[in-house]
Amino acid sequence: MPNSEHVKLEAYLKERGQKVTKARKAVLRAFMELEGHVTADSLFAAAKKIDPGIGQATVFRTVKLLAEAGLAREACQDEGARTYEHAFRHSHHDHLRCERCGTIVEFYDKTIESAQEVVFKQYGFVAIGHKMELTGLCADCARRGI
Amino acid sequence: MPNSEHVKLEAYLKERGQKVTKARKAVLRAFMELEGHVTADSLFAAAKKIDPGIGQATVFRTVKLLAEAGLAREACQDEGARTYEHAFRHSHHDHLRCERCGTIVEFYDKTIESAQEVVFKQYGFVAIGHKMELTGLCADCARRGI
DNA sequence: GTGATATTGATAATCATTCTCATTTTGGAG
DNA sequence: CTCCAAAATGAGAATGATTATCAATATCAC
Ligand SMILES: [Zn+2]
Ligand SMILES: [Zn+2]
Ligand SMILES: [Zn+2]
Ligand SMILES: [Zn+2]
Repeated sequence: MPNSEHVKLEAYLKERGQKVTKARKAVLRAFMELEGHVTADSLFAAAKKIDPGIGQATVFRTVKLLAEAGLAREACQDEGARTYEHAFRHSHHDHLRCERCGTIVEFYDKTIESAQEVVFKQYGFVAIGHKMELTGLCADCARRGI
Repeated sequence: MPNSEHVKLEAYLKERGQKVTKARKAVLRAFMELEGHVTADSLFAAAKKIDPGIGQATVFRTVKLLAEAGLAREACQDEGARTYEHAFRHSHHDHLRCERCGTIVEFYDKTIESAQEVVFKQYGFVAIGHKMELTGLCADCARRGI
């Protein structure tokens, strides 16, 4: 039962003369089953449940491949391990992070997005993308005091 | 000739019962002499010219201290080594980075800054700060083609 | 099926940063 | 100024995420 993510990955691979392998299919399946912001490590754990023999290096390689194929996207991140999130049918957004409890809220702000376009133009840049993370204290943590 | 940066650092240290040391003074001096976005490594090199015996760990510790004291600030960074920039008398701004040549342009956009405040309020967050980096191709790189 | 080629998984290597700890500095009290 | 507890230092080891290496294996166009 090939779903559209697998179709998209296979199309991407074929187009570049790359191979559709057991490991890649397992990583994609694991990735699609996870939600939110996923580290290579949690993806490794999930992928091992599907294909116990899979190697860590392969997971690192494959999640990067998923990003190139437009199925995953790096989530803005300050410290520690890199995180990825679904990019297919999960449109662009930015993040609001609570410094106390780590809660992450996704948001999309039209005003900011269009102001960014203006900045690109102002400096003669051709836009590729952006990363923005707002940090603060969520309502709960603020109420509980610092 | 104590300048205001040294005064500020010493005040910060005294207030917290910490000591004003040769190494800390050397790192601050080196930092003030450098411009733009500084890595711990380049700061280490610069500090060694002032105090040849200084250790790398001390530079890492001290630049972090400078950030706490409000003299340095982390510059938004995707890969590789963390970078710091002057925070004292160098007001807040965000960055525009060319993916081809690495050029970094600093900018400040009032519209974005105030829209961020609105987002914080919308989600009930108490604002602490933000990191934003726009990536694209600078005029030169865009002209030369990809 | 065959073979050229891409991929894999185990392992070692990298590299920025942090930790450890014995030794040295600092700064306030006397 | 001297003494000393506390803080800081520097050398080197440790960490932890990510990459590189490479012999063995899997894939796929023919
Ligand atoms: Zn919170
Ligand atoms: Zn997200
Ligand atoms: Zn450029
Ligand atoms: Zn800057």
